[in-house]
Amino acid sequence: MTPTMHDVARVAGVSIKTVSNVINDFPHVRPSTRMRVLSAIEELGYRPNLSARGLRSGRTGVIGLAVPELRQNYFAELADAIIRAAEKHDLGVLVEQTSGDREREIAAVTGAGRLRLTDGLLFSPERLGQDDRDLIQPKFPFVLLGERIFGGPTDHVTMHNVSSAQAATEHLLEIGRRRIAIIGAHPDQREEIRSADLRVRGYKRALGAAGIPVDPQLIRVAAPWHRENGAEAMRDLIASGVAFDGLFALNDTLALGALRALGDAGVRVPDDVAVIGFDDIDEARYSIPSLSSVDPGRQEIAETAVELLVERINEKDGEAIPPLLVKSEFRIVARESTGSTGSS
Amino acid sequence: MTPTMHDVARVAGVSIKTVSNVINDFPHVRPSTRMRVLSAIEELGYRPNLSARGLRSGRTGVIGLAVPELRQNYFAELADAIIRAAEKHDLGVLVEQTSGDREREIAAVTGAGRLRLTDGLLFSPERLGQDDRDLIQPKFPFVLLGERIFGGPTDHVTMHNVSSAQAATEHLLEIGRRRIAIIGAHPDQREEIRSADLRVRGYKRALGAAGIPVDPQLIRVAAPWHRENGAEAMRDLIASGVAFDGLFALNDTLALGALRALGDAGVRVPDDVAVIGFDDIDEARYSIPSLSSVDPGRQEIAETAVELLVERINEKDGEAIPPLLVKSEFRIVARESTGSTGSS
DNA sequence: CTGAAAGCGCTAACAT
DNA sequence: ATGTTAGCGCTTTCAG
Repeated sequence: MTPTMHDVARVAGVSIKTVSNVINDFPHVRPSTRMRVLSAIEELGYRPNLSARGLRSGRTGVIGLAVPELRQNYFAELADAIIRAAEKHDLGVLVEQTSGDREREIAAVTGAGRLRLTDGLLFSPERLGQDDRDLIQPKFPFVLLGERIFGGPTDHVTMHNVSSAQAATEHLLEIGRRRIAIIGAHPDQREEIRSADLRVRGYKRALGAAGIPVDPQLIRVAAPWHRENGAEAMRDLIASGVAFDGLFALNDTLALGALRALGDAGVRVPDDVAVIGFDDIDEARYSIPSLSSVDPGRQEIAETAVELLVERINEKDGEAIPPLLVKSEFRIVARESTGSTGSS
Repeated sequence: MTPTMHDVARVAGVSIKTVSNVINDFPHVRPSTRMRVLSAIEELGYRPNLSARGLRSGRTGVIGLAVPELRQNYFAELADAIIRAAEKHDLGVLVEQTSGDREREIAAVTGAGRLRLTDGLLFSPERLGQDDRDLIQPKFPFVLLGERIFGGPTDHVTMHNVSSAQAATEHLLEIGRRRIAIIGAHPDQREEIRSADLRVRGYKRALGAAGIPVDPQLIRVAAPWHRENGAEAMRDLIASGVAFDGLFALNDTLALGALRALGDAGVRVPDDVAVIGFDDIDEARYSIPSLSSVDPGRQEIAETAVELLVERINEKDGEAIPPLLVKSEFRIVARESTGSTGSS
């Protein structure tokens, strides 16, 4: 069978405690003893049993990440960044997909599901929203991601949705566009706290500051934020005959779909319509034309989220710090779809 | 502290064994007893400690997945499918990224790294190749993915690279193309066993069968298979002045980059050049024009791989089955880039 | 600096 | 049908 510490101890001629000391880099071990233990470990091919360690220490060295779907580009890139960030802290990442399903999202927060073998959870909800805030009462280290829910009792890492959307709109204004359409508004009209609404708000704010009236006809619904819906919304907009010379798509995937519909309709980008998306996913750089976008600071989001989670994991029971809300820095990335000739 | 089975047993007025029986759905428990235990569990908010269970049973209920990078579309979609497949078997998935780094890939196979808390590993190497076959001697349940290594001592799930590439080329031949370029050949010339070489072989086979000589000028190197490299290879090809009316890009990402370069050069697709990619990633459906591709059977790969791994995990020591090699079914998906008007 | 021994929470013989 | 009990492999007091 697989060797245990006892085997190592026997081979090295020391006690099990000494083996433990060596493995955990405890200070007081005589170099010669350490060497003997190390070579015994080598000889036997010993590997610590992490279940046993986890049982004893209460830590597994694994954190959970719950996202809607990895096949959505944004989440794949987020997961990529989070796994890298976790690695720096020597943590593994168990990825769970909720498929944007309400029940599964609830299971994730309540610690049911598969994520019990973890020391904490990074959770990016898609379906749960402000009304479900009270559900978020996790009894374990937890960091909330995204903008579906605000004001909960946990740490929260998100982006500057309003001001970055405002900046995106201003970017279109700066290149002389005045009839700026938006694609991706939420079907139901009441303003909630979710990416769509926040970004629409930033759009309106930019128009307001420029003294341009908001034309409701230019605000188009699209959900979910997939390519087909972006394309469809754009086809509708074109068919409606409403004039427009700029487009702010609420994410890159919608923008890519819209680009497709614009191309089909013979509308030139950026000449006839300048387009900017949101998220700055990899493919934005390589679409035809390349897509201007808002980089929401994904890297920073990932690193911050993992750091916060690690702090919560390490926190002693008494010294609870009040929940933190962190917003990452954003950046407008100008590419061909808004007239920038350079590549970026 | 978090409640244990003992607490549940005390509250329910039964022994710990009975609690265990209830939790594990053992047959012989009186309904009334079961009810009492269940309500005690509810009342205390008891959750089994998976570390303890893992220590006792030797199983963690988690499998590892080692891929180069999630931000590469193909792997994100693969991981998505694998997580779904694992779920059906009630398994969690711990995702590790090797970044296509040799050392890290070795660490993954040898069971170092973060994947020790797992019951087995699905491994998709990028850097390790045929020469490293001897390194693949894992001492734990293991399933190899992809085509970097063949003939190892483990189960292996892969695709029909040669025949599907042949079919892709034939698809171009069928629509009348005769000067078919290929993008994505490997920089070093010797034929190894890796996707690039296998797919080039299928291409040559198709040309041979059609009685068309292979023109080395039409076989273009590109590595790694990223958009920029596809675009660059296409720019080179166009600049070289070599005539061509068809393109087989060895994956979709290269194809998308090539599409971009073709567009920039004013070459019409599919009129001047028909293009087919490989992988059938989501975005192939939404590029302009939509991209024909080879669906390698990703779903099937994921499900098969997980099933094989589960079998290896459950296998008794004595009854070892010889390693299996499984190849998924592929399918040509014709879209606009090869003249298909319908959407698919 | 090293050893002995307790016990983390659970499962599975074995007993009743 | 239910209870008792012995570890799984490790960390960690506590002694020496």
